[in-house]
Amino acid sequence: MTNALSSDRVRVRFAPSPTGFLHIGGVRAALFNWLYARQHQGDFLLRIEDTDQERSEEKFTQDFMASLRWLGLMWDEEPIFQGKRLEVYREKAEELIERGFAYRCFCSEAEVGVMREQAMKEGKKPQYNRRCRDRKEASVGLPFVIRAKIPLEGHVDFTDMIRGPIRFENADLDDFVLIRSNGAPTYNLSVVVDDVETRMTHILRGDDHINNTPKQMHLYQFFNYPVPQFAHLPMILGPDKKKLSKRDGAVSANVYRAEGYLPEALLNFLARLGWSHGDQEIFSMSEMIQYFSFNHVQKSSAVFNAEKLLWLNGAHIRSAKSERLREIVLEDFSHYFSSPALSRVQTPLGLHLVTLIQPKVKLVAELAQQLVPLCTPGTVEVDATDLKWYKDPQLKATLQAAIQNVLGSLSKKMEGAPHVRTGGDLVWGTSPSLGDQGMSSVDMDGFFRQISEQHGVKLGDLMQPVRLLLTGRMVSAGLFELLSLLPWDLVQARLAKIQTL
RNA sequence: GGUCCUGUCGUCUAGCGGUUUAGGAUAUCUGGUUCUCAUCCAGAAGAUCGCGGGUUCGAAUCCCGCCAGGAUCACCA
Repeated sequence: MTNALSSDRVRVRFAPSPTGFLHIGGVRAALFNWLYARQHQGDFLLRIEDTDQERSEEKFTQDFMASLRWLGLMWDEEPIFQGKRLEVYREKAEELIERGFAYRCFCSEAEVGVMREQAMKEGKKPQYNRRCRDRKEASVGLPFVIRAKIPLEGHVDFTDMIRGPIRFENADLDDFVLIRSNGAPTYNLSVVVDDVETRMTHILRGDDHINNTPKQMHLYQFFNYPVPQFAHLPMILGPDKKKLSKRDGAVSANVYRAEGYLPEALLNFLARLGWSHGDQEIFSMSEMIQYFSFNHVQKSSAVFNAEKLLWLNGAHIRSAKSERLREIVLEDFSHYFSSPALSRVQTPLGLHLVTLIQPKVKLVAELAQQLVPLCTPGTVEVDATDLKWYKDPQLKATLQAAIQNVLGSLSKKMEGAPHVRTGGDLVWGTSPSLGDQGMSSVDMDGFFRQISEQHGVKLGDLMQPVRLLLTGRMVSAGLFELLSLLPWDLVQARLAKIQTL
């Protein structure tokens, strides 16, 4: 079977069924389709397979679109909703009857069930016995389904772009239902009708559809449409090597967004899950488009490795533009901040803080968490129980003296600096900082080394309480940078709390 | 049960008959750098290439058989 479409412009689609949120497996199917389309300057379509009115929900369709948009996997034409095309499928099925490729079957569901059991008893595969296949008389008024008239002999062959040649015997195929007794189409019919109408050239989907392929190939031929190329992607497994499920934690794309994963990191990870380009691990979107090839897609299913995704996300965060990270914080993590803190994030100083935190985190959520105390007005809650000197009164006294010393020395540096205040609060970004007074982070480094030497304590022992006082946390961006950059009023107020510890 | 698919370190993978004492990544463990964390650097451990035959001077790579796992067999998609 040659493919007359191979010289045409590439057209592919992602066709989820809105019965749940967009999950990881769906994202990968969408990604591979999208990559293939972009690589060949083709078209990527979105089709919502909502023919099952019982289980389909509008909110899931909305979720698909929002997730795809977030991931940057945009579709090139208006989405197609199968639910709105029910009449088309019925007409196509009628056409197939007229042309001898389908027939009405008046057997009830119960009867067919009996046939299956019968076949099973005889050791055959459960199958409809084709009782109505050659029926001449029409049974007016009785409910019926429309079945495909699959050839009794012969076989269908196709070459999967990932798996190579595959053959199915027609004798193993059932005369499957095209139109249900309620007039609704089944999956195999609606898929093919739409793929024909939208002139798909390649079908890239999960390998759970391999067994549907021969059925659909017959339908393409019934409709006189050249059979597209197929590529069946391996499944993604959970850590238990079973199909990824809710039990494995985050399976839907929007959960990853909420946790602070970057779309390009998630996509990079999903692309590498089953596909490779030599030893390269980190890919930009344009590299993925450029290098993607079905020759290097794995045939076997892959276990979802959350640790590697986290590592990859850290790598992508490190190389991301800080402006963009800040926008993500503002858009997805604004609920972490009070409203004055939020407005501080939006200042140039806020952006500068992002650049300091950025290289140290693996999730945007962490970035936001570290940003909160730095942008929040006033002092922060301090819990000293984790500090080394918490149970060492002597060390504590030494460090308190050292920090007092720090405070005194730094105050002197700030003498003469202008004080800009509005309503009692400092003006973020214009209130003077030690940096403004010429004390760079390098100077700060030297200063603290001198202090620690002077008081006979290790630099680390001195800095950790400073960190806690300034940020309320045991982990933060570099202190020398922060101390030089943050408004002196804020630094002073927070370090002064040393006496209360 | 029938049909179809798959099988390389824990995990993701490279490998397409010889440069392989099977390479990289992640995770783990050592050590170093560092104000914390993250990064970075050096190193360790980890795979009888599912098993058994065969072809060949030579096989993870080709052929056959077996085993194991999965998908699917609906008026669900």
